[in-house]
Amino acid sequence: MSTLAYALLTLLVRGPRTGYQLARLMRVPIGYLWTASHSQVYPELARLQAAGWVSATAGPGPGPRDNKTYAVTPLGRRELIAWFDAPLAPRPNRSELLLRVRCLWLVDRERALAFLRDQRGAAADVLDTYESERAGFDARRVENPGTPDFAAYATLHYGLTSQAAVVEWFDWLIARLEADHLSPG
Amino acid sequence: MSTLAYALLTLLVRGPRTGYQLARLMRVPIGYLWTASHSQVYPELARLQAAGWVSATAGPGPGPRDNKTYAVTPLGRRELIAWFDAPLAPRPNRSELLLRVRCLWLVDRERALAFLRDQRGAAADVLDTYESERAGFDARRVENPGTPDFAAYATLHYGLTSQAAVVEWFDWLIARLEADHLSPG
DNA sequence: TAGCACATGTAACTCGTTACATGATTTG
DNA sequence: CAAATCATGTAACGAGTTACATGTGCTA
Repeated sequence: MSTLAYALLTLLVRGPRTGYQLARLMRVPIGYLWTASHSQVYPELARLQAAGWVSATAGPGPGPRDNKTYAVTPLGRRELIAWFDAPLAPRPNRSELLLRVRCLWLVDRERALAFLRDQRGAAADVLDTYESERAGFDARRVENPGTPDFAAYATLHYGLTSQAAVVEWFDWLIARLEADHLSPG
Repeated sequence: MSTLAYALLTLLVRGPRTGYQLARLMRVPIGYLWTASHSQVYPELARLQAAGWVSATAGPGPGPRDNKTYAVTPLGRRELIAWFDAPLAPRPNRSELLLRVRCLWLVDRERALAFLRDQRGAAADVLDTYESERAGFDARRVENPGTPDFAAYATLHYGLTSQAAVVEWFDWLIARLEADHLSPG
């Protein structure tokens, strides 16, 4: 099964959802970890149903088609738990930002600094949104590591830690370029 | 043009290379930032040549086909520099690891800890390879921010900073799970 | 009345991986 | 003599994005 299948199961294991709800949840909050558009979600749900990992019940919807509510089957739940600690293949890193940084030497210092300050600001904005999201977590709800709330909090904590490191790196790089301006006499 | 095209130009702008050399460089060292297999590289070089961004000279090769040496044209160089600070579209995050962490609550504590300690070790190993690569950089060669060596060093520094944050996050999470074992009486 | 949220699907396309294909030279 | 490296390509497939397609009910 594809990673998308497991992403959908992580949502469904907390309770039945319609395809539309799952597609929306794949943007927020799962979008921070794994994204998928509705055009990917609907066929994947059909595959999961064919494999017997989820069941679906159809009812009249507002539009021309029925709406379908999906629920994880016992088999689907077992497969999700088996996936948790199955061997994890490393994904190749892809950062267009770092690729551009490798071209720093081709442009003059002011232009490089303008770009880096801009990107630093964007990275700091992302960090701010993570921090305001952390404020939304009730401290008591994330006390117990055996809860879904704690698991969600742990991924947010990852975002906070790594994004803070990115901002820190921008500051290091910008400071290096600024220092270059003063000293090379 | 695709990001791959610019990845190839960042390599070619430092001097002419054959398709084979470029395919190898796309694994190491560019593989840390952007990967591509040779089956992607050869067609992309043909596209770049058709667009007039690179030129190619063919010579007899060891195998059944000629080998071709590519070089950036003045147009290609201008396009690469224009790309440097063009608007940068954010790429969606995809982390199967974090997706799995969201399922922490479905497995028992010991199983979760075993998985996390294993992944923590893998992350620490990556950090170690980055650190030994930093040791390979001559301090004087990366003094001047206007050099290709400094640009490469800056991307390595990114890897070090962010990977250290990841290891730190693992330690936080593992400590939280271990504390859960002692206190909830 | 225009746009958005609800609700579900298909089609065309791009990007990337894996496998297929050929063949010389060097190294263990 | 087997395997890796050099050297260049094509084909098939899977994953993901964007656009196409349809139609209701609510809100500004």
